[in-house]
Amino acid sequence: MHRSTAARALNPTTSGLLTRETVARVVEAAQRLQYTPNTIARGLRTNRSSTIGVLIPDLTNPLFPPILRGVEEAIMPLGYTALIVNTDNDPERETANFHALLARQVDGLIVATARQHDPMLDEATRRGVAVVLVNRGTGSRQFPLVAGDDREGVRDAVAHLVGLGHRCIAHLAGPSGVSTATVRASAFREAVAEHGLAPEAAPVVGSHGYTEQGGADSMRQVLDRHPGTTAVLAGNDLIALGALRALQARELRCPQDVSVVGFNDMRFADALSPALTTVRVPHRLLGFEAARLLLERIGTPGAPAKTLLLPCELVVRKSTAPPAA
Amino acid sequence: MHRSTAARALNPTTSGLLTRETVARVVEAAQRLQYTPNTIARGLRTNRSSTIGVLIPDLTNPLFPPILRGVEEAIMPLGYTALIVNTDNDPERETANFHALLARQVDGLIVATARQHDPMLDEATRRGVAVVLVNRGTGSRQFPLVAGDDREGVRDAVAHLVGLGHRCIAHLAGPSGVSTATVRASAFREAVAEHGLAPEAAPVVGSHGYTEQGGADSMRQVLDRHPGTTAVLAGNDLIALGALRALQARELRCPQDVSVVGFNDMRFADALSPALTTVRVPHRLLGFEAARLLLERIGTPGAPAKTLLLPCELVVRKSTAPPAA
DNA sequence: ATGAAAGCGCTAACAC
DNA sequence: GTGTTAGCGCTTTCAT
Repeated sequence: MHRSTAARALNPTTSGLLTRETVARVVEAAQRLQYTPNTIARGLRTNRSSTIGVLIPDLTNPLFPPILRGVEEAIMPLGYTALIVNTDNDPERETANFHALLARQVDGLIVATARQHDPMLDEATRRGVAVVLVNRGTGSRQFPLVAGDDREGVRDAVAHLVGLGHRCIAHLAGPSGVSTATVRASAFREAVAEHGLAPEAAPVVGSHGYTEQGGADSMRQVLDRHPGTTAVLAGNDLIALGALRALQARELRCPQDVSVVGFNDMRFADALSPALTTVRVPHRLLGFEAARLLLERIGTPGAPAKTLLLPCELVVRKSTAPPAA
Repeated sequence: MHRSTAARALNPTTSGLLTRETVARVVEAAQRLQYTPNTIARGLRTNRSSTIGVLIPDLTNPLFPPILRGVEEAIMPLGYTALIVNTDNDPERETANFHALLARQVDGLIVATARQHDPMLDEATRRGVAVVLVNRGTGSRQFPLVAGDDREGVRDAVAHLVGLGHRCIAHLAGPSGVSTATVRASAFREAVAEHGLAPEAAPVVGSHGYTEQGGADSMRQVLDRHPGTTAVLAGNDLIALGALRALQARELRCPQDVSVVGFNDMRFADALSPALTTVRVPHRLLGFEAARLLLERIGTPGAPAKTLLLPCELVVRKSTAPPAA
């Protein structure tokens, strides 16, 4: 019995070439000896690692774990494993991690950290690594992207607020350089204009990051510079949470004094005080579809870069109400 | 110029053997050609993958992301990468993932999914893979473990409740088979006994999992079977959150009608309604120390299995108050 | 239906 | 100080 025969027996696509009996014998022996094929050695030979890299900006943001779940669900049945790295929104960590992934010969990359101008992605292209973007896009349409339909979500949120009677609504935008921040802000401007609000009655202030701290800072800024504001649309739920805290610190009540709408419907959004009205994005599905697109792209590298926008849904809870009379 | 010379130049430990000039030339060329050494091939040769596997039971539990951060902080400077897998508390996924990690020749395993009787860990031992347990331990002292000092945390929590005047305190324990659940429950029984509470005044009810659902179920059970209960100590914060929701559903107020104490001080514990009194566990440090222990163990496989218990701290917020008169 | 042999990219031991 | 050689564990021709 030769090693190559054994290898054939263990590989489903080649085991057909062998005697039923040989295959059985090999499989039995493999089990008995607890043989596990060395993925590393196989990868060296086949030039495929059966590993994909996933770049996450902040794993403590509850938006991302469900995305990862979706990714795993899609890839595990195909024998792939995900190499997950946390960049902490730090470009240096991002580059270091990116190169660590390349050195490990990942077959492709799912990138949730894309910035609008992103040299890392250019390098990935040059090296011929398949890339799919998730949640955040980039300036160009060069890469497939799976994201929530932010424009639709923002439109629904603004319609809800206007329907409640708000006429002075601020947007607590995300950090600059990130596509979701840009898209949501632009959708906000469009939506308020459609409802006939003047730009002065619908200020947009940027946050330093998609964080509580960022949200608290920009909420304070709105309170100071636009005292007539009765409602805010936050760039995401973490920003909304920061806004809630800033309001509380100023002894302003939500929703009686100021209504707050979040974005994403992250886990715990319904457990905050007050329960957060927010735009639900199908997190798990985002990851799942991104992974499927990636596997597709690994299979046929030439294919055109699809953009997949998944529908969002406004979830009304307790943080929004009509403005005080 | 030979490949091995190039390899030597790129390797910091061997580059000293070469001419300054040769090294410079190689480094320049490597940069120009964007050469990245193939970690896979190196691993095949050296029998080390510079990769460690991390088994997480539930990434959507905010306890775990900070642990991962700690792990990354410890390993990244040494050139290691973490292969993170989510088992979702599903033994089948766990086994599958475990074997995927072994097949990828991980140098060691950080296990946050340990059950008290865990055949997977036996297999790891048999295969000679270094293992360090984090947060959850196992029956034997066979493996190094880094965890919070649960006994101390429980003792502080019970003292706090008794100090407030509670005389009928229930424990919403975690799922059976998991060490943290067992340890916390046993510490609870000890602590209430020390304060002179009769066992009937301090019931322990198990939850199906460390989840909101599990917590809501066991809270309801306490309400039904032990109506005199004025305070509960939850096995973790997710259970506490479930308890909060069950109370709300029954129109019971927290803390006026029932006080609730959580465990872990997960992210958002302070943003719940009411802000949760809980036992803070140093999550990041847990991961960091576990990773350091693992690297140590990879270096010197024979070393005895240390158990590292990190101090916890009770954080008093708004979910606890004296019982109604 | 199976065996033989080559080679993936790298490194360590041994020459020189 | 640098070149030579062999081989890590696997897959894949090619030959039988």
